Amino acid sequence: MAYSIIEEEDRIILRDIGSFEPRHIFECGQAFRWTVEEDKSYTTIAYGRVLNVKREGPDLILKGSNPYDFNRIWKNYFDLNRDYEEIKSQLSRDPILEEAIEFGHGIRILNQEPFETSISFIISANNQIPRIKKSIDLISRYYGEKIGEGDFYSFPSPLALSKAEPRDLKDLTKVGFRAERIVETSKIIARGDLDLDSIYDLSRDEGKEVLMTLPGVGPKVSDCILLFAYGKADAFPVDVWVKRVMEHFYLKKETNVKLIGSYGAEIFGDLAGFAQQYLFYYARELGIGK
DNA sequence: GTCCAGGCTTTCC
DNA sequence: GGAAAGCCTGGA
Repeated sequence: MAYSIIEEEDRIILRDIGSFEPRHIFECGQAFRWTVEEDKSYTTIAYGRVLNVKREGPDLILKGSNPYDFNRIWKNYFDLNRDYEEIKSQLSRDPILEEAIEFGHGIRILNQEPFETSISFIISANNQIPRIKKSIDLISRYYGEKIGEGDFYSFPSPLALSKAEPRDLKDLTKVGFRAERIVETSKIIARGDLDLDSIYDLSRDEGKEVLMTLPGVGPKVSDCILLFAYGKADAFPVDVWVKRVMEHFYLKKETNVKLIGSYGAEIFGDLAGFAQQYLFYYARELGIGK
């Protein structure tokens, strides 16, 4: 909150950025298009732009941005209007979360593009993170557009992806049985039968009901989209890791996914999404409950 | 209406 | 060879 903006020739410096650790943010499983560079900086393609981010001491360096883009895109993308110190102090009253937050202290929940996020989490079903990343990269290469001088491709539009043949999509991008779901969902959105922009104004429950009409989008994937694209912080996606960590620390027995979801909503309330992400990262990195 | 089993592509560990 | 940020279908 207290950061100040310094503009230089080809970069922007956010001085005293506070709670912002690139490794935690980009490797906690919420985003699949950030790649780590040799100098420990991270590069992504989003909103039709290539952006590189590096933490240097108390500062954050953004390369490939300008003040206009920063205010219009990245400020919200990085959730910089949210006070994470306050969130962490509230959640840390729970000793288990205190531990998970200490581990993933620099996590922020990104506000990503709804269409890309929807397709990404359709791909995530019964899948592994390295392979999800590979498929999304291949989809961008085959169906997106080249950006700038380097080897960078934007994620395709709904229209572009709606024109893919499921068989080709499967063969080219290794999405397996998810190919039909991806193309069908893209068609629904390209036709305008479902307006992704309208979901910003809906509650979590309302948004969930709408998103779950899309093929490949069930209870877990819809919560991921609501949390990682729309900033619905009360969403609580329950995947295998959250199931494990919740059973391990809170419930002490085999519990079905639906019950874990309602339990999380009950004890974490409006901060459930943040709690989920700290717990997920903690559990997956440490292999808790496995 | 709810709950559960089985199937699904392909890769990673 | 089992598991993987699950969803869909069909049957009880």
